[in-house]
Amino acid sequence: MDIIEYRNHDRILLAVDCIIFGFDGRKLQALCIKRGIDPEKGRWSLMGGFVDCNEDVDTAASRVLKQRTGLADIYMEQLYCFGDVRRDSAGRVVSIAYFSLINIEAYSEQLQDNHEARWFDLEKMPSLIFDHEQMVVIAKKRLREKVATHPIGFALLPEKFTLPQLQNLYEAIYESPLDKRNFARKILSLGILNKLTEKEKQSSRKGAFYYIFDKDKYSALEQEGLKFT
Amino acid sequence: MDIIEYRNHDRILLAVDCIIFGFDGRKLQALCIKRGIDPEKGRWSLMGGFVDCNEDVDTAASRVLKQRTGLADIYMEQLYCFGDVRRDSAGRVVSIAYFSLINIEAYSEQLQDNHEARWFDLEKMPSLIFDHEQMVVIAKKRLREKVATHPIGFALLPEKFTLPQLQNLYEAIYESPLDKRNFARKILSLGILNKLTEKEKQSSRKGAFYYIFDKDKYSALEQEGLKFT
DNA sequence: CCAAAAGTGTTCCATCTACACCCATGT
DNA sequence: ACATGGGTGTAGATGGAACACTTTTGG
Repeated sequence: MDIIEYRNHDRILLAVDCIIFGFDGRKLQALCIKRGIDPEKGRWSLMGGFVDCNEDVDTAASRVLKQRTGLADIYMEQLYCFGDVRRDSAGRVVSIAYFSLINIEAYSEQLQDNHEARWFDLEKMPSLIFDHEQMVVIAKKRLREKVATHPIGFALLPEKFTLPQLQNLYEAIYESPLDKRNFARKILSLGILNKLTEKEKQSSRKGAFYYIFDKDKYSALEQEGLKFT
Repeated sequence: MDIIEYRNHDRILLAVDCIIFGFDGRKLQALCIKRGIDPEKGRWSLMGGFVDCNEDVDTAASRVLKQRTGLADIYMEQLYCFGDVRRDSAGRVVSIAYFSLINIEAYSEQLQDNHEARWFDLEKMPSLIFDHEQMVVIAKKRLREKVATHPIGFALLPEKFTLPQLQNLYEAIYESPLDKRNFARKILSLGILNKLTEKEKQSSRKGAFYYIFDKDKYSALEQEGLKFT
């Protein structure tokens, strides 16, 4: 199948690893899995798997995520290629890392029955295999950069969310507190949130109004490029 | 060598492709090469080559650049992994794209004798093989983002450069004109340029003072993160 | 009535933008 | 002397940061 000029080159195992971020309302979390194969069997790891010869790398990332967690149709973005010779102790494996954002509650059932997967608070992560800790560091950095200019953070929240919840999310991502008046003004001034009449009443006596993200209004603005926080 | 769990997975040809940006004082350029192998032999291409099993992907990128252009020790940064099944018409090849910044004049000798490589104005690029045009688009975007917060643009200029030259560079990268008073104020206020007493006299009667980039002063500031333009 | 979280405006300061004239010099 | 590109300052607008009190309601 391959033509002659390609024949004499090395072929390499290609993997994908997914950093899956979740948000529990207070802290950012990452989903880890107990590794089922040697080497390092039994240690914590990101969701990983190998890329097949006849599938796109992006497709492989989605497939691996689905196989390991049951999750499908979630936000995924390529992060970085990790290609050091010795990154995997058992052989040459180049890994393309992806990161995903999901709403923990909406997917908690799929995850429950499943696959030794567990959420860890980002500040209390276990030791991970290979270079997976480095992947998490880079993913956190990328998430911070991305969320400042794109409305991807909403993927971490339920469809209906309150301003305090949204602010908690940004505070968790930036790891620093925000002024609620400035935050509300800035985020509402973008005009991409729709206020509902319904209130969330669990977390306070007074209750906080729900909002939903208006994808259409955002798309209209998207062209000129915008600032979030 | 590989342990049993890794044996049954596909191995894939892994390539690197480099987008090399240069600046001639007026326009941004990219270095292209006439492809020497089939398929698509004779068409214009980015600098590419295969990753060996026993070399880091980053190392492969440097090696390929060196082999194809004679250039070494230049700014290089991983861009993106292109992994669609059909991106290469002759077989499954996943490519890790890198971009580089060089000062055209400083390397013109190495390039001259060499390798059918040629500079193209970014606005007059030839048709490129495979997905290489997409790589260039993404590289331009990344360059714009990166240059706004990191002093990598200096890699495109001679060691000594004038403010008008620097401004021309930013205008070329952003594809839009800048006000020279505002530009000078902002860039000088960062305190990372050292003014020389010498002037550049080719491009004007009056002459423009040379500056050099002060890497130490920049490193000191780097922590807090800074804005360029 | 009290505790706990939601909601809401204003002032100040820093930064960005727009804008025009004089300077130095080679021909 | 004049043409060419280099160098400089200011005023107005904009956006971000700091800051405190009132509202609601369940217990």
